[in-house]
Amino acid sequence: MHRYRSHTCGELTTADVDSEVRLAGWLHNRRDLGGVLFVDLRDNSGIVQLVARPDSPAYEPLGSLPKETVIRVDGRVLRRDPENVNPDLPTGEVEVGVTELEVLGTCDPLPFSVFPEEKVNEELRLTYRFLDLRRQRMHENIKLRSRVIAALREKMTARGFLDLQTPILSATSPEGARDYLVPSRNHPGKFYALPQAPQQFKQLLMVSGFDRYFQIAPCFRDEDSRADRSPGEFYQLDMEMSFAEQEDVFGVIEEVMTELFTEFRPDRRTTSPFPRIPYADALARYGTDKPDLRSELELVDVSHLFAGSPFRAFADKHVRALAVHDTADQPRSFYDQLGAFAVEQGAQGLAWVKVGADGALSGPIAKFLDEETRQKLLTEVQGKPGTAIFFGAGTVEEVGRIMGAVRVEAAKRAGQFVEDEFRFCWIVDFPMYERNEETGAIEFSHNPFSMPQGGMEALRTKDPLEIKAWQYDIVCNGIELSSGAVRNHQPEIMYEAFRIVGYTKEQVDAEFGGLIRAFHYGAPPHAGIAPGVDRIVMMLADEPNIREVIAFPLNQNAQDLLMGAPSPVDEARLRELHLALRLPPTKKGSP
RNA sequence: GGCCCAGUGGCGCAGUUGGUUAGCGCGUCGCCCUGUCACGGCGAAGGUCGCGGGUUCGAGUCCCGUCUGGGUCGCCA
Repeated sequence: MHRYRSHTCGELTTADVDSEVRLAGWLHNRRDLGGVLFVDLRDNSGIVQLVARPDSPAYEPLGSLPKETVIRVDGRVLRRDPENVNPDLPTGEVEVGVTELEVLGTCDPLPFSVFPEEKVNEELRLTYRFLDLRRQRMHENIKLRSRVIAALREKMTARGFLDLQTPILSATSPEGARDYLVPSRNHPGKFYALPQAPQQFKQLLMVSGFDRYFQIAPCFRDEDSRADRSPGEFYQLDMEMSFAEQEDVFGVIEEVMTELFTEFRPDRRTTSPFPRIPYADALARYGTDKPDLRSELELVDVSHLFAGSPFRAFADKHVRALAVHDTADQPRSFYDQLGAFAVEQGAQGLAWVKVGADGALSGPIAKFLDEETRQKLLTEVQGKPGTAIFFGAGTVEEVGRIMGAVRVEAAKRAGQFVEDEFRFCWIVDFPMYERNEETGAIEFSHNPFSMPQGGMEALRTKDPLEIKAWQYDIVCNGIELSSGAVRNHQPEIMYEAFRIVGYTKEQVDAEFGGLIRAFHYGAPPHAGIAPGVDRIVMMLADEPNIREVIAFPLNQNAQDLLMGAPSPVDEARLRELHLALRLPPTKKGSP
């Protein structure tokens, strides 16, 4: 017999009754009835009930070992009497009568319970992540992640994409997020950078003729965290295809994502085909470039109605209206709570009117609206009896952000939010450039390697801020799942695109020398995208936080509480790397 | 860097207007229990209320500062 086990815990069935088995696993739970002792034994495959009576040599030790001790047991598989079957357990029709016990791994008192899974402070969970990952919910999340990644690899390979690796130690790039830097021992004063994405490498692979590439690629960005944004590192299904336009990328990815979400969540409807929403429309109708389409409410720009209004809070401001129909039976608290929500988002307040059964407007700001304005307003927001109309006023950006959040919250509070669907969309036609509000300078709004719509002619003749890029995002339920583009593979157009943001030809050659050089030697047109794997798993697992689908995530301050990273290093190693520390003044009260 | 929330036995939480001995559930320990599966019953131990300062006759509670964690704005081509 095998040293540790003949079977896994979860695989025993009535077919195994009367066989002698050897099992190994964790002591999950114990029920000592005094005279008969039940123990749940757990391994990666599941749970099986062990039973011991005083005549078994295992009875005494099994009754006193702490939970989460790792044990090996020998015993006979017994069929449970019908009234003792546990229908909630796959192995519930059998149990194992234990004849021998061996402790393989002792267990100290636990900092928190593995079972039952009570709520635990996240700092403690991360410090003892190995225990946290034993808990069923986390264990299933990580197993799901494995299956999702396997499915993605299979789907991409089936479509002719090659799974290729790209470097982790690479060069820093001037655009984008902050890089993680790695000092070079051999080259004093120089640094590698961890890739923010394999962007340039995958384009180089296209130039090398690999035609279709994908990779479950680690990406490193030194930026602050959010619930859906892991600090430090995350994974993308990075892909790129040659001789391809936007439609070709959409064709592949829409299929892959629809199949994936349908396979892993057959209980939820996944919308397909994905609607396509131009970036400018998304901002106008939803206040954001990542709209949550589970709320079907839309914003309407009504600034012109208040252009010369005596209502000073609205006059000559950007004003956006949100009409919520069928709110006749909403209590006053509906308006007050939504107002409180808007204030939490940074609004001064949330003005509103409602349309009564007789079509008359009432509410705090009704008195500021003359008859003509009222009629225009109702027409523009399609108001009818029972419609509540909320208003936000201020700058375009501020109103968009706040009313965009109110749009989703209002649907939830009005019972008009569809919880159980995956509503995807493409956001298309992103602007190529934008103006930096602080410096006034023209900058790339997204990826500097994107092809401008209209090509060279657009770059030479149009106002840069009017030029759109072949740049697109996938958004699902308000979460940005991917970003991609048709790439600019022509050096002359590349130089021109960079010239507009103030780069000389020499600077482009210096900063992006590898890629530019490649483009001088026969580059195929190509396009790609990179869906975020962690976010996909997070949605499939129905988790509100990305750390719940990452085995060993960093915390909000980008620390690993289990391994103790980042950590100081001693002087000798600093010297070897030609580094001297320049520390900020010590904060008062810190060690 | 800004703002919001939280920090009370090992874990999760309660603690009123500032007032006697800081409660509850889980866990732990002891005893009992022969069909449980979140087993059950009886009993016990376990707390400088994150830290520092202040107000007060009196602070878990109020004020100031600070640390830690989470959320969010900025940031994330």
